[in-house]
Amino acid sequence: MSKRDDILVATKQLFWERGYEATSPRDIQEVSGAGQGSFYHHFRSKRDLACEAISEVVADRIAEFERDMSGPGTLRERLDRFLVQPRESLKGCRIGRMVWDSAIDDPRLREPLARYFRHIEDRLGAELNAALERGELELKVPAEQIVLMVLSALQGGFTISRATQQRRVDEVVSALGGMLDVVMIIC
Amino acid sequence: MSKRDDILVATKQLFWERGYEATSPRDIQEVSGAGQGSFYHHFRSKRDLACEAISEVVADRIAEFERDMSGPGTLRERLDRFLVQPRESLKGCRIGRMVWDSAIDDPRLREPLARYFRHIEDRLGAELNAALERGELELKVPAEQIVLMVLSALQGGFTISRATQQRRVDEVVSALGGMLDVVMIIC
DNA sequence: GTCTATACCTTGATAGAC
DNA sequence: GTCTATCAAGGTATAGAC
Repeated sequence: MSKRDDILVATKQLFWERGYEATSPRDIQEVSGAGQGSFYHHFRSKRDLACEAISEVVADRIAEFERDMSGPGTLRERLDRFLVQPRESLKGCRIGRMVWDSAIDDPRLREPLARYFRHIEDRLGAELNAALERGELELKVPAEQIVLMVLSALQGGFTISRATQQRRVDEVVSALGGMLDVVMIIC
Repeated sequence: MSKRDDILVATKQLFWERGYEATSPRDIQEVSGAGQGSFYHHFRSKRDLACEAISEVVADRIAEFERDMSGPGTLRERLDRFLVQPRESLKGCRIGRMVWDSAIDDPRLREPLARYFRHIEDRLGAELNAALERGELELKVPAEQIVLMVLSALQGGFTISRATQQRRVDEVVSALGGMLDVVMIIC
């Protein structure tokens, strides 16, 4: 693996742990084992590196979501594969983690995050509507509202977990499951 | 109003807009109109000032919640007063806004935030259980799950709003309302 | 209590040798 | 491609006059 990759790996790790602002080029150099020279040879600036690192994380997370959703099983089973998974909830969602970083004002850094949320929302919404049309399920609330609740509850769960230093995301997923049992009836 | 108050007001405003890390003592001095001297005369350090400012914001928000919840009306109506209000959703929740700031590792800054979430959760849970016992409503999922969904969906709504730069919190509140209509039946 | 001047450290980035 | 040395700017805090 090249130094360039080492730098990207270290950046993604540190961004997950501390976010953009709290991660300095020197931190990245220490964790990756690369020096100043390598750092600025491969990346014009910290911002440029961040841009690439964030895009990679988003691509990874979208791929993982697609893997969960495109496997076998009913829609509910596939959704549960995405929802019920071991999460390091105190570190936060790798994507949502960075939303409140002030550097996110830069559209280059913000756009990948927006793309992530749009993707999950669009994709899950389409799955729900397709299942509805196939007569596989019945909904007591609009599909778009269900999708938005899933996304926002998950993200909020991470926020509450970090604030209280307790793994509340698992409870949020349970609560979400309980709600879905009521508003989403499998035919 | 004393310089001390001016500094606190400016700090609360800047923390809402930018969070702790991205706000420097100099920023606070400029916005408040106080100089270095006043700043370090009234507060030992930025951290100490933050501690006081955050505690004040939390106290304000808890008081506002209590005002909404202790007024007239059914439980649902009182909850809706808290949920359905004009929100500057792109700036974020004044409390949740700061959760991902790296300085929040310091328990002195984190504890007030945790207290806020615990308060809303305990208080809303108690209201639901009391109404249940009085036979005023019937729930299709446990009260604790409803409370956790309300809190987490709201917080997540702010995160998604900021990431996409769209006021999605209002939609989240609608979705939350739709869910509550299904799982929480007023007798 | 408030001001100005100053000190010290970290950050983000460049220069130039190898 | 990688290293070390260096730099300007800004963040946080102290000193001392008024």
